[in-house]
Amino acid sequence: MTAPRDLVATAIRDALRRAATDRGWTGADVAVDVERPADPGHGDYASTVALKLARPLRKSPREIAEEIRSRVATGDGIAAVEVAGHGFINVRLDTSWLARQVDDIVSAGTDFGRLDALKGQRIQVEFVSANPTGPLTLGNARGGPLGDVLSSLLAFAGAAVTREYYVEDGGTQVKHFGESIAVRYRQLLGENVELSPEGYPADYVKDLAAQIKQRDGDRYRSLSLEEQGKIFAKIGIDWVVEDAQRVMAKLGIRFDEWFRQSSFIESGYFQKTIDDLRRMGRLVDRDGAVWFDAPEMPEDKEGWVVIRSNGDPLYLGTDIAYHRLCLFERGFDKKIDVWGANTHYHLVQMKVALAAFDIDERRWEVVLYQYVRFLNEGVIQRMGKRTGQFLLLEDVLDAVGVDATRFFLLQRSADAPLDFDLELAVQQSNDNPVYYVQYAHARIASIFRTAAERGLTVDGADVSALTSPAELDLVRLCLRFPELVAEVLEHKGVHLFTSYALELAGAFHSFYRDNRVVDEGDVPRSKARLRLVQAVQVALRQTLGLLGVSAPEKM
RNA sequence: GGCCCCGUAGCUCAGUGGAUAGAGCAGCAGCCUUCGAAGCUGUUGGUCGGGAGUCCGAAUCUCCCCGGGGUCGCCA
Repeated sequence: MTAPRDLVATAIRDALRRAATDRGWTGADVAVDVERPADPGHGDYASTVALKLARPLRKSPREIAEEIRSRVATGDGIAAVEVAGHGFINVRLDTSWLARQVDDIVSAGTDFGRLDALKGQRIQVEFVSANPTGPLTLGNARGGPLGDVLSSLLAFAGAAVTREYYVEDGGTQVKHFGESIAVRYRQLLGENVELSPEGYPADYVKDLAAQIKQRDGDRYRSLSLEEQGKIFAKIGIDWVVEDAQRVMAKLGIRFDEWFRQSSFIESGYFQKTIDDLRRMGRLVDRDGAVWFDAPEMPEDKEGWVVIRSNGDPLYLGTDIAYHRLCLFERGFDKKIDVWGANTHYHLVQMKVALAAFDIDERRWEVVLYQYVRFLNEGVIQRMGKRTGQFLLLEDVLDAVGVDATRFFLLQRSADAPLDFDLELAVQQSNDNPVYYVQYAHARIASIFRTAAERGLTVDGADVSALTSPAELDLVRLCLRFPELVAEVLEHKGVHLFTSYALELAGAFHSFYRDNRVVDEGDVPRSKARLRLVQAVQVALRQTLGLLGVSAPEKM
């Protein structure tokens, strides 16, 4: 089906081209976009192209608009074109054409809004990727729905998407984690040892130590702390990853790949990347460490460490190798990372480093989201596994449910920080806007149940009976879904789907109040309206589907 | 101090170049013998942090300032 916006844009584009030829305009070769006017009195779509052409053509916008307007072909969906204001070209759609879209929406079904813009592209979306040193917190979780919905959207646009969780099972934090378990283990064996300042104080570390002691007893007693740490870190990471898989599934997210850092350390790919960088003259040795030389960043004249003086690879070093691996060896056309905003400087470093490998910058994108903070006894706090201050994702899921959690995390723009008050969330979970949307969907399902009880079906519906402003406005709103898909694909603001879902649900609830759908006294109208609400249900289902929120038949 | 994000109604936030700036919550006044009241209708509420600039047009872009958060480590 042709999207109305494209239909209108094409018609105006053609009219402009004809006007330019007829009048001998030069410099009129500009992009023609149409938008939805805020005021419905201004029609269904409006173009500001005449305003933009006023200066290059040295003519009044109204004059240009008039030349274009008189050449726009009406019929085929377009009912009327008029010039308004300073030179807006307002277009009104043909209402019978609009009504016919209802049939197209319903028959499109799960394909409604689908695109093939990204067909043939292999895209990896990497998200969450929390340090594997503890259970997932609500802070880690924010990237979950963001990355998941972005992945769904890209797939909806035709891409072959891989959802990837990067498990950083090496490095300093993992070492601290393992040794923290070892300290707790030793304490259980009666030794008088204390956690180091870098250690992890949280209870799950004690639980892990207890599990190890219960299973293996004191067989690690004679090992050094470092040796114990190595063994326990492995056990700990396996436990954390398994737990993360379980909780992510609970959040409705299924990753295609849990990709371990150790895999490319062991394969030698990390070393190969270091060797190549050295050959390219991008590395210098200083103080026993290996530094990436970044003359592009004069304020960081020392460069950045990629291998520590103790020989351990550092975050930046492994991440360079990891990204190179994804973009050059693993066959992804594009990698999109969903990262917390605290990594923004890492992003700057990575851009410089990957440029050294001539990676086309369009092949790598980062979506940064602001941090989640939480309210603890009325005080706002940052979450951190190392501080032992956090709110577990699983606790939130158990308290407020998966749909409400997802919707809550998706409602705000990634650029906006998010404060979370668990007590308030539990108390208000019934007020969560997600139920408003789901209720609209369930209500429509209920209408169909009622219709069936009264012997009415949608079969043979003639949508030309849909002529009232209320009915047509509902169609217009449904038709906005495909436009929104295209917009979000361009700007990545997946939170806009929640706004749209709320708006569509609200429009339906109002319609429902004022317009009886099932009316045995007027079967043709009932059938047409059943078809209409079916289209609304399709649009709602498509939106909720992208958001990963269920669309219940009953609540 | 450098860099990133934010500042919009009492509160939480949408809107990022178009015409008269929106929603939810909170407040106030109403609506269930009629397809689900987890709903609906009406109403109160704004120097879009401040200033300058660009533009036919700025909440939106640029610059300066103010306020809040983040980050600048041989942590990730």
